[in-house]
This record gives sequence, C-alpha cells and structure tokens, in this order.
Amino acid sequence: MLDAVDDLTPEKPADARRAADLIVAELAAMIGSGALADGSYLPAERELMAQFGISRTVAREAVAQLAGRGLVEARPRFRPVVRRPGYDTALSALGGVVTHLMRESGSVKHLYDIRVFLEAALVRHAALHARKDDIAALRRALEANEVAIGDSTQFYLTDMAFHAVLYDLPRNPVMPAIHRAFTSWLSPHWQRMPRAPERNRINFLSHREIYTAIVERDPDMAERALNGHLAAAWEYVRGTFEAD
Amino acid sequence: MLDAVDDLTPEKPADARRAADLIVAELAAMIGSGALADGSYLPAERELMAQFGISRTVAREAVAQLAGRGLVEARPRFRPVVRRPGYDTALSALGGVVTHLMRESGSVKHLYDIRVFLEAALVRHAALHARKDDIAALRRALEANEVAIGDSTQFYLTDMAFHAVLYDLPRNPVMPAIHRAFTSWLSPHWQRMPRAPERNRINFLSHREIYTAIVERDPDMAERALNGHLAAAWEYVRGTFEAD
DNA sequence: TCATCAAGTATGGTCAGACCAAATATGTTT
DNA sequence: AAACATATTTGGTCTGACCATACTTGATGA
Repeated sequence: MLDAVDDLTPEKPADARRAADLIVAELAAMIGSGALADGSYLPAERELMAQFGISRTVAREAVAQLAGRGLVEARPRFRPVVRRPGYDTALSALGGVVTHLMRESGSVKHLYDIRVFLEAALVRHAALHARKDDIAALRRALEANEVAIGDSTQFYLTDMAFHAVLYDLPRNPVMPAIHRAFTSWLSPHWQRMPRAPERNRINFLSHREIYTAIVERDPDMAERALNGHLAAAWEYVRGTFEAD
Repeated sequence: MLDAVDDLTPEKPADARRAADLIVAELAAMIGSGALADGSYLPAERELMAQFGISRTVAREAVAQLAGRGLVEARPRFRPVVRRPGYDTALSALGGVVTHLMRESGSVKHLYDIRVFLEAALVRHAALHARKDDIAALRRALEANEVAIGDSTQFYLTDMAFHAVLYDLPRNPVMPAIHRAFTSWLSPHWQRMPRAPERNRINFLSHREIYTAIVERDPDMAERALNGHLAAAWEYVRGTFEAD
C-alpha cells in the first residue's frame, strides 16, 4: 500500500496494444449497441478467428477478457453467452478480490463498518421518506422474521429480507445490488456464527425497534436502534474469526 | 436484466474444473500467504509450465486470470508483478463494467445519487464526530479551494480534495477508495462540464456552508447544505449527457 | 406419431513447438 | 565508469493437432 496508485481506469500506457484488446473493444461495443443481444451466443472461437483474421489464441484471450468483465458468461465447456451487465454483475466482479482482501486482519471489520454506516443512513432515510407501502413491506418482513424465531435457518433468511427492504426503499437499483454484495461477502463469516432461538429473539426485537422508529418518523431513534443492533451482532460474531 | 441472478460468488457448478483454475488458486494462495511477496515478479510462464507440469496455454490463462483479479499487474510486454490487493485495486475491478453500465440511460444518475446519499451520511458523521485535526484539515482544504477559484483546473482538484477529507474522516480505509472510484467513474462526465470562475465561487460557497455546519456541529444543516450543493451540481451537468 | 437412443458434428480445453519483438542481462569498448 | 553492442530472457502470436463434452441429427422402436 506504499505507492498503490492504481488509477481506476487502466489506460495509462498510451499504446499497450495487445491484439485481443481490439477484439474485446469491438465485441464490447457490439454488446453495448445490442448487435450482440443479451442471452445470445457469442460467435464461436473459430468464427472469431475468421471474422477478425486472428489466431485462436487471441480469440480465446478476448473471450476470457470479456468473461472477466462480466460481459459474457463462459461456463467451462459451453458456448459463451452474452450478458448485458447489470449492477449485480458489476459488484460480482469484486467478489474475487474481496475474498482475498478479507484474509487481511481487520478488513472484515472495515467492510462491516461500511455496511453499518450505509444502513444507518438507510434507516434514517426510511424514517423520513418511507411511504405507506414501504412501511407495509417492512411490517410484512418483520412478521415473517418473528414467526421464524424458532427456525434459525429461516430466521437468517428473513433477517436478510428485512434489511433488504431498507435497501429497496430509496428505489435506486444500485442499493439492492450493494446489499447482495455485502451479504454474499460477509455471509461466510455469519454462517459460522452459532445460532439459537434466544439470540434470534433479541435480533427480532432489534428489528422491531427499528421498524417502530421508522413508523414514528424518528430518524435519530432509528439510527440509534440500528447501530445498537449491528454493534451487538458484531460482538457476537467477532470471535469466529478473531482467532485467525 | 430479466433473470439476472448472478450470485456474487461464482462457485455454482460443483465441478467447473479448468486446469488454469487450480494454478490460479495455488498462486493466489501463495500471494495471500506472502510466499510471493508484493512487488516481486511472478514466475515466468515457462517456469510455471515446469513448476506445475502444464502447457504454456494454461500458464498464460492463469496469469491472465490473476491479472483480471488484480492480484498481479501484467503490463503488455513486461513480467507480471505481484500486487497484494488493496481496497483500491478491488474497486478498480469494477471499472470496466461500470463504464459499460453508464451507457445505459439513467445509470449515471443512479450512481450519482448513491454518491450523494453516502456523502450526506458522511457530512452528518463529520458534524457529529469530527475532531480538531479533522476540522483543521477541512479548513485547509477549504482555503485551498478558495484561492483556486480563478483557476478552474486547480479548482476541480481542490474541490475533489475537499470532498476527500470527508471520506477520510471515518478513518475507514474503504471510504477513500470508494471516493476515488466514484470520482474516476464520474469524472469523464464532469470533464465535459463547462467551468467558469463564477460557478466555482458558487461551489466554494457551498463548501464553506458545509464546513460551517460541521464546525457548528449541526448535522442536519450539514446534510442540507451538501444535498443542495450536489443537487445544484447535478443540474449543471445533466445537460452534458442527457442528449445521449 | 413420437419418444428414445445412437452416431456424428461443433465447440471449448489442452498440448506441442515455433517465431517475433521487445525487455533485460551480459560483456565489450571507449 | 559510462556507453554501446550483443546475447538471452520473456511475453505475444501463430499453426496445427487431439481430446472430451455439448449439441444435432437421424435412425430406431414402442
């Protein structure tokens, strides 16, 4: 991290030409313009060879790059399928790196804190701007959460669903994608957390507290409830990876 | 976007074996454990061949994958260099996809709204938790911003720097990375925005307003000021890409 | 008629060996 | 000791081949 420049748009060496890059650009443009429709097959490698006058090597590398960018879904022995990227596929690009990042001591906490920070803002936003149907959705999620107290697996799902409603509230499609990314990154750690109905009950009560604060249009109380909720959850799971 | 499941941990087909994947996992582990030190050269392709008993093809694909994940920096004709990933390299993985995403109408706005949402929470946090040295840093950034009003290029930089301080405040290394990611994604649009000293002055005043609110420990006012600031900025640049 | 199953083909995955151009190392000359 | 010429290393690309599996086609049989 000494001189980690890492400009986020890797276009520094003005030339940096590699045969595959041109093909990638071309195909990417086709995907963007719809010339290659979402869900359709990418031309076979041997077709690309003929079509662009390149070798198989280059064709393969181009496909691999597109797959890396999420513009194409290339399962091992199947024909690559064109995938117009959504916010989820974008976040999923992080997956690999994040997994490695989280080996680093403290990084899980950093990520978790970001989540708390975001969600605090979300409950605040909810308390101020939630509409009737939003609150209804929240209430439904809360009720589902309550009946699942006895079943820890089910409780985990309804727990996530409750929080998901908060991410849906701003009606910005990026938010739910962020939520899915967070949960998929952090869930491995959560899985290891011992579960018990009494613990579930505590969490449910926290959820209800948050819900109440939102209904009463009290952002400060909502934020406080959420912070307490997530701080407690953290204390409960920190042990599972602090031994690392 | 119809059935974009896209689970964020691409490990669904229990088999999905590809020779390169094993090598990638192996090398990734070595990088994680420090066996391959940050900044050192990755073994040459021909060495990997011998070391793992694989063909050049597989060796190359493995390196390409590592490069895609940001664990290795592979400039065109140079030896790949090991890069222990930081939060920046993680976010940079998004770069390619986000670029494509932003062709989609409305996605720039969505991304911008996320930024506004986050920054609103940040100024709020600043107003509540900023320490003396934080405020000093903020003041320095503000002053630098003021003297740059006449120079639009310089103003742009000091503008970013001012906002950057807000991201530094929570002392969570993920925050600055997010800021850099945002600016690198949105800057292409901002570059097209016409600049003028009078406009700079308005923005500076907004910054001062935010600063004042933080100094006075008034989160609501800080949030309001920031929302106004960024909303105005949006109105000013929306024209540059709404024609698309 | 239509479902089933067996070739046959298309396609991605891997291998081998070769050549090139650029980057790096080596050694020689000044 | 610095500058230059040469040799070696190394990544980029090409060719051509073989395999295993996904897909297609068509024959078979209920």
